[in-house]
Amino acid sequence: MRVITANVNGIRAAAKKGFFDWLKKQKADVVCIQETKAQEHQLKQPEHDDPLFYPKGFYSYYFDAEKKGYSGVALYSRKEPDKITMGLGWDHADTEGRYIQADFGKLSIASLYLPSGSSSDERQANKLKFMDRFMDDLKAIRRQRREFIICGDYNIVHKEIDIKNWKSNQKNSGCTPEERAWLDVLFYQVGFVDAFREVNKKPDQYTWWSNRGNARANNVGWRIDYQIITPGLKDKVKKASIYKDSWFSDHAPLIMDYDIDF
DNA sequence: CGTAATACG
Repeated sequence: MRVITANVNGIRAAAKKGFFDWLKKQKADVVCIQETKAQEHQLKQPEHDDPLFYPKGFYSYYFDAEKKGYSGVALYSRKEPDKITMGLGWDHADTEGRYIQADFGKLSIASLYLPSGSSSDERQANKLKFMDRFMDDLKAIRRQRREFIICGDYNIVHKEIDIKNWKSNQKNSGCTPEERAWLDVLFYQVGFVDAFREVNKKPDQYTWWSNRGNARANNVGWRIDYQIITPGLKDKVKKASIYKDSWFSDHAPLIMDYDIDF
């Protein structure tokens, strides 16, 4: 099966730039979207009344933030899920549209948008609070007898190999030792696996570039989008690719192939 | 500086 995760940086803007035309060609089974920056009713207004946002051949689910133009996740699936869960049962994740999960037999696939902390110290504190609470859920997930693929924008780089300017970003949100230690706990203590790194050990594999300067042209990037899997799926990871030429977002989609029937 | 509504990333 093929799972794609993509932070679209506004699904209406991405649609105008041809995101859905691109998606159609990708042979995805499940698509996890972050930062829709829309409420579902806005995708149904006459001027946007387009089956675009409900791509043909997919079951489509949106989980929006209460605040307009902000955050929001979505999930598209070729197969109808047994169950869809929106939110995590706590205010921050639920009012800001940050988590949606689809269950298929004993496999769950989720789309996560972890808060950014780059705009202020207050936002960073807010991000750390979310991470702390979310870690409890991740631990609970590991206690379930299910396999998980938690896709999304984690807004954190893990290692030096995951960012161009390692040294100069140690104090910047997304690359602080505290945040990277959180990923260490996730991978080395809780036991989740960074599916991309299972099959690709190369440097300069970024999924996000600042839109300031010529960051993208110079590949001055960060790898902050992941597919995090339970260890039972470790041997099922077949292939990973980052669609770094994505013209419809400041993030690059992460396309992963798994040896899983779907 | 872009997205989408005046903040947030």
